[in-house]
Amino acid sequence: MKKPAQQPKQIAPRGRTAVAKTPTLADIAAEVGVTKITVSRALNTPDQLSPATLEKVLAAIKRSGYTPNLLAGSLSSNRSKLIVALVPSISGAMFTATMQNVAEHLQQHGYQLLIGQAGYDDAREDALLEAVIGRRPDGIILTGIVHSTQARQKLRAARIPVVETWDLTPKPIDMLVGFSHPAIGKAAADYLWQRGCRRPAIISPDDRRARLRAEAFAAFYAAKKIAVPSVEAPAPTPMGDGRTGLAALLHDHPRIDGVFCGSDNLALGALVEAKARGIFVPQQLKVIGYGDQSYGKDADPPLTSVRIDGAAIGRIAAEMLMARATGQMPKKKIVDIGFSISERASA
Amino acid sequence: MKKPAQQPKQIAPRGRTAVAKTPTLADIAAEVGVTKITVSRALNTPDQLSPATLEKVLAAIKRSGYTPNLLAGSLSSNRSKLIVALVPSISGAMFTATMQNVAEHLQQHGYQLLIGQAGYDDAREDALLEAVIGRRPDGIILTGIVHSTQARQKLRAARIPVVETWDLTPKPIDMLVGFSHPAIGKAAADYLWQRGCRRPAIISPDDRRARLRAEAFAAFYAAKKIAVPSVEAPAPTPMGDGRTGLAALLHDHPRIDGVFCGSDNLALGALVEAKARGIFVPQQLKVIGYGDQSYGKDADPPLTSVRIDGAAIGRIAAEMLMARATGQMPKKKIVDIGFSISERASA
DNA sequence: CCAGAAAATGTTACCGGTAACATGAAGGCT
DNA sequence: AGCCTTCATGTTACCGGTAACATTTTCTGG
Repeated sequence: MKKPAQQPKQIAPRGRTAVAKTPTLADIAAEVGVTKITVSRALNTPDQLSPATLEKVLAAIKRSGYTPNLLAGSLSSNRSKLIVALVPSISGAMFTATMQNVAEHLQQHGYQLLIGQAGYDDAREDALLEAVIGRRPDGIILTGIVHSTQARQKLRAARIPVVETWDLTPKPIDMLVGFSHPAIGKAAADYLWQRGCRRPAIISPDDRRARLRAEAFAAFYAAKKIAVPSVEAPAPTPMGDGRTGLAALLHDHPRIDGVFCGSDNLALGALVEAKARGIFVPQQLKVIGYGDQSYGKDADPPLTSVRIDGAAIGRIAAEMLMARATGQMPKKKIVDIGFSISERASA
Repeated sequence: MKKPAQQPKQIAPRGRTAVAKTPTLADIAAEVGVTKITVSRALNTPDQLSPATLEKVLAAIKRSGYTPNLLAGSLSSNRSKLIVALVPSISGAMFTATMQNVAEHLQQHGYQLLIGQAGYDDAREDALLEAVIGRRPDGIILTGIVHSTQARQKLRAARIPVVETWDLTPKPIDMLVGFSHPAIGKAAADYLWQRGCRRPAIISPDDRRARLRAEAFAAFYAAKKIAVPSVEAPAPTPMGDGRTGLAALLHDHPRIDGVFCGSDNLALGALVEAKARGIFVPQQLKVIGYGDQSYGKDADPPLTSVRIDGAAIGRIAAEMLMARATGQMPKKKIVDIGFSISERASA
């Protein structure tokens, strides 16, 4: 017999516990005839228990379908085994490799990754960040630099290890692994310049980091007294925007001989539009993308693109957090992983 | 009396609280000169407080950079305001629209969405699910049907509202919004049949739902005594796999006149390969994809594809969960949102 | 001016775990 | 046998919030 419900109507068990509850440590403990802490140990440090007790406890747990309440556990131990990553957009194929790598690394250490979608909008980012901090994860991975000073302050006050990624700043909140967007813009400009482009243009997403690249690109040419026309497309840029973007540019500047696209999607769209107009790439128009997505290789002509090692970003970010989790400081708090240009036929 | 010897090591405030802590409700309360509950109310039910008190409390909160510990709050109130969604892969552009919609709907109700990547592997899915249940979210959105009976039992035992999506089953764990994969396979087969395909083939991702579509497709033709050759590609299918897939099929079956592709990526790859070989689409070879991604429209020829209203799935799933959160039962626990075929030039 | 209701704030008791220390039993060694 | 370890388990006190009810203060109207 295990039901001690012989009491003469315990009177509504305190509203709080009105409906049938899910089992707790105490329930399991009572059933087996040990105390809560013993059940806790069965799950967390099983080799501290005698084999006999361990077996009985685990059996009871299995029987009941008990799932430990990690809210309670985390609250008490001040460790959540949870890492939260914030990305501007789930869709962005760019961050996929990063997240994949983070997840795999964390898993090996018994940590879990959950991902939040921040959007490219600052106000929403702040709100999301607040909610994330409130859940007291053991680490936060941010895509891009947090710009709101209030958010930065809260992150610091929370004393949660933070890795900012996919960008560079001399004063990160905590740790950082990224690369320089202006350097990319400059490198792309230099690349086109050396291949003879004298009338380039830009098609860019309207997010902050894409703008940094575009501005550096334009600055390179500005130093040579060449103005660079540009168009922007709203953030999750589909291929279609590349088509219309190039069409718009050609309308005002029919003689452009190169396009720096802020995403591979845009670049692919530009290729399609060029082909539709009978413009030869790369002879008449050079096209360079950003992201070096796998599908760029299958484009016609294959797309030249700026390559970022997103997987490396994920791996390093995860390593930094795991180092922190064991109380160490990572060797370097700021890592610039750089970039390269994958040269193919389109430029 | 307890220990007679009063140890003077009152210093070091109990290991647990060794390092500098982040502020808590109690800290704020003490600073302002009220009790914890008043501070709690300032944040949760501000109109219960007098304007003067409210102002003082909020000022103190702002000053300290305090962020409420939602672990504690959720534990106590038994509400987390958190919904967790599990997707097989972050990259899958398919689920993006769904997640986007879920996030937006939830946000309006003050709920937060976090996304976990389950992978296409059952064991990992179980482990992730356990960790998710442990955090006691107010709802769980699953992509696909959970197949492990143990996982199903734990989900039920946890009494957390669950929505399974992107698939159909007569006995969901709780709620469901999806569509029939076999019906899609059959419809695609019928579509090609009516357009004269008599020697079709299949290129399919190797995940469970894609297989359901492929099998139903083959079954349709089998009923007409036509065997359908097929190749599989590992789960996050890049375009390249569509190229090599079609190449492999053509090698063994040079006369195929149609391909049912399990993803738009695969279909695009097939188009590229066909073009490279000088095979005319759709005259010699009809190609139909699945997903109806936006970039299919810009392919050459534009891609015919099975369209799923992923946004609707997200919206309905979110509505179901929000209904549950307010104690109601949604009108229907099972919703079949169906599908359609976006007819374009490729088939 | 005061009873009674409404508004503002407080008290107490948890939520379900874990840290730290305490205790009892079993084993090793001289 | 006696004492010290080590192993297995228990006790106590929180972690940082919120529910439910209690109390005090302020506001009404007769």
